[in-house]
Amino acid sequence: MEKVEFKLYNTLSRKKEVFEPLDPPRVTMYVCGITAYDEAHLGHARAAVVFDVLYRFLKFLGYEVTYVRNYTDIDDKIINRSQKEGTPWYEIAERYIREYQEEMAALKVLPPTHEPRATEHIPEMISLVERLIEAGVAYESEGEVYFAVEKFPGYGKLSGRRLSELVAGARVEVSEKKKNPLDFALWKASKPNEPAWESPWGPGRPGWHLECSAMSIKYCGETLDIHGGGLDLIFPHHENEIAQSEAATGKTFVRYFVHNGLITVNGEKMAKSLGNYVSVKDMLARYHPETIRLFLLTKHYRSPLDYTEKGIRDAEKALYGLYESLYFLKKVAPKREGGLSKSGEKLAKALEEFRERFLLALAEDLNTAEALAETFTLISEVNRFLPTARQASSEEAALAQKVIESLRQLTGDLLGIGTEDPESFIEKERERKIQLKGLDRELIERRLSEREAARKKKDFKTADRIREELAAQGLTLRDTPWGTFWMVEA
RNA sequence: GGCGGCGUAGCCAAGUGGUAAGGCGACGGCCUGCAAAGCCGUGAAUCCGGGGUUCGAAUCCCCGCGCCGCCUCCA
Repeated sequence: MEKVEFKLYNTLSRKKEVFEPLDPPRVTMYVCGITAYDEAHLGHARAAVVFDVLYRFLKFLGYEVTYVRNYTDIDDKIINRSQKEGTPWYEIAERYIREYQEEMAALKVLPPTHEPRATEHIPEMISLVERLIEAGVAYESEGEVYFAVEKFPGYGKLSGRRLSELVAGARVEVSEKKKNPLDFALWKASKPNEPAWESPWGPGRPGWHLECSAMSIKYCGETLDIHGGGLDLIFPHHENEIAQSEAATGKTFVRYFVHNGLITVNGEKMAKSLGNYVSVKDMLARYHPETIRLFLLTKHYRSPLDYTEKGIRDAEKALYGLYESLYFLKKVAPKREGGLSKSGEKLAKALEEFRERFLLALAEDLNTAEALAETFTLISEVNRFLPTARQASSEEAALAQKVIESLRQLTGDLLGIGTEDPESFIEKERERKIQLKGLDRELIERRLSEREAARKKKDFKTADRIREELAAQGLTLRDTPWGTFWMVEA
């Protein structure tokens, strides 16, 4: 493809910038993953899906992407849970990492190139701490090591904070061991009965911020092209990562910081602590993965996204519409030789525009909402074309194939939406809804064929009665030239 | 209090200087045995309010109002 100028919003500059990797065609991207202490919720899914789209788009643009997403497998919350459950910390972490991986796979999130865990990189972290102590920006205090925030001049550059203001309004925990309340732990001494690793400062475990610096440097090098995560990580997590990494290497740590907006519920942030979250597991049980992706991607990634049942159902209907058009488009077969009809010509033109606009939308700071809008614009043109396509010419049938191919390549491969075979998608969704509603598949099929027989005999009274009966169970029927099409509504 | 963001039709949501994409819904029509879906049409005198800049602003600037996030672990 021709060169597309990709613009990405950089939190460091608070502007959209043209994306140019340090060492093309290589791109390094590190995204903060989860702390494995509990089930994932929709907010985690949003982050994963957003960066999944970024990953897919970068690859589409021809870059060779090293994509790292870490797991925090040791921290206070994991230890708490472990003590509460009487389960070893590593089993807790293992359980939730595996769950997360399964759920993300179900959501069609591509696996990153590396998924490192904190506890597998203790030596790297220890040597990073040593470097920081040597550099004079970290100090030991009673078996713990802290980063001295005032020793790093750039502190606050990402989050737009000034040290003086932070100190003034500091509500951070006051520890006797810290020289400055804002200093943060690089290495924590462990209490008795807590997991511990040997270190030059005694038994302990790494601080949270440290792992990302150590692992990103290991897998991506000392300067990352892209570092991502949720908006809520800007301060202090990413700020601290910059301080640690740049103080140690003397190099720019990250060239583009990318942050996704949070999910809200009734306008409030979705969070474990607020108890207002909906788990990914729950969502996957009720909705098709692509419904969830569509819901997540209809809003620009940097804006807050309010979770509502209606929002999800709207997404589901839109997705069904997409697949139904695909379903009929796939049935277009050449019935005669010849060129394009008028509606064929319009579709051909719409297809060209679609390809161009879709890519421009993604190139403009990953505007997935607009990319989806372009998809649905094309779908409308497909629907206008479909009635005349029943007697399709050879050229029209070829065009139908090209449309399918483009949708697969763009909406499918880049957004992860519309990737399934329409027939099996529809079948799977019928089955899912039947299960959810506890309906009787066999009975439905029988009633459908009884209705078909009645219609053949022009016994419309019986046919309509059956339709009403099925409608009462949530089924909508549609009589088409290819037979009766039915769906269970949300 | 500091830093950042948001406010666009009934709902959701793009658009960030040239006269309002798309989804869901509503209404009328076509199609249909009737429906459904689809298509066609209707629907924001106008983008929270008020000033300003400009030939021209939803888009830029200023002042308000309202909502949210971060400042503590958090995607």
